[in-house]
Amino acid sequence: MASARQITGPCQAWPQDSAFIREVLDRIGDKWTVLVVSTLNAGSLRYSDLHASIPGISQRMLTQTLKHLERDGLITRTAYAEVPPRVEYELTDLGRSLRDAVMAMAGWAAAHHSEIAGNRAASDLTGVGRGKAPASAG
Amino acid sequence: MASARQITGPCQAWPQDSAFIREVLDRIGDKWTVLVVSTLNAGSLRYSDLHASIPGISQRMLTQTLKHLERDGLITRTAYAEVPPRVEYELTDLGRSLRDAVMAMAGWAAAHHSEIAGNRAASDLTGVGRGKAPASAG
DNA sequence: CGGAATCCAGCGGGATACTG
DNA sequence: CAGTATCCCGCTGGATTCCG
Repeated sequence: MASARQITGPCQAWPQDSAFIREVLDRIGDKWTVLVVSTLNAGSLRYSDLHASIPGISQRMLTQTLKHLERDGLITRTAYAEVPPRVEYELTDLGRSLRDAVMAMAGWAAAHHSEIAGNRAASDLTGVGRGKAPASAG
Repeated sequence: MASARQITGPCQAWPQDSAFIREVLDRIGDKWTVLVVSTLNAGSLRYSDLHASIPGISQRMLTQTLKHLERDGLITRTAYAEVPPRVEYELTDLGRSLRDAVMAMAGWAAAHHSEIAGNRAASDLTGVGRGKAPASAG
C-alpha cells in the first residue's frame, strides 16, 4: 500500500515505521474507536449497552467501529440465538493491550493538557503574534 | 450512564478523562501532525525542508499543521527577516514529550501490527464468519 | 521563500427508514 | 434487539493562484 519514502534528514530511523503508526492512528484517530474500547473496558457488553453508554454515537458508526475492531481481533463478538436477539462484545487480550497503550497516551494528555491549554490561550492572547524575530543575519 | 458491572480489569476510571484524550487524538489523529513532529525530530528545519521531507503533504496542510503545533506550544517558529525569507521550526520540550508518547504508540504498533494483520486476514478468509454461537439459553 | 486565499472533489459520518 | 441500506450535508484536505 504505502510506497517507500525517501527521507533527507539525518535522523530518520522511525519515519519508515510510520506506516505501522498510520494504521493504528487511522484506527484510534476516529473518536469512536477509543470510546468503544474504553467502554468495553467494563467487560462484556451488548450492542444496546454500548449504544446507551456512548452518548453521541449513531448505530451506523457503532456497528462500523465494532466490525473494524472485531476484524482486527481487538474484540470478540458473541451472538446468542435467542428470541430477543442478544450480542455481546468483549475486549480480547490484544484489545486490552491497545487499551493500555491508549491509556498511556491518556496519561500524557492528562499530564500536559493544562500546559497545552495554557500555551494555546497565551498564543491566542498574543493574537497574531508571530514567532520571535532574531537578528537578521544577512 | 453505564450501569455498574463486574470489571475484569483494575481500572475503569478513564472514560471521564476521554475529553483530554480526544484533544490529543484530534491532534495526532490527522496523519500530518505525526509526520511533521517526527521530521522535526531531526532538529530545527525550514518550511521548505519540511515540505521536501514529507512527500505527500501540501502547503496548506503543512502550514496548518505547523500553526496548530505552534499554537499548542509543541514547536517554536523563528522567522528571519532576510531578503530570501527564512523560517525555522523546532520542537519544544513539550513537543519532544509528545514525540516520546507517540513513539510509545509506535512501539505498540510495531509489536502488534503483524498480529493485527494476521487477524484481519483470517477474518477476511472466514469471510462473513460471524461471532461464535454459544448455546442459546433461552 | 513562506505563506494566505480560494475553489472544489471526496468521503466521513449523522439522521432516517427498513429488516430479521 | 441488533443491525443494514440510503440519503445527504459538512468538513477535510488537495490543487491552484496570488502576495510580502
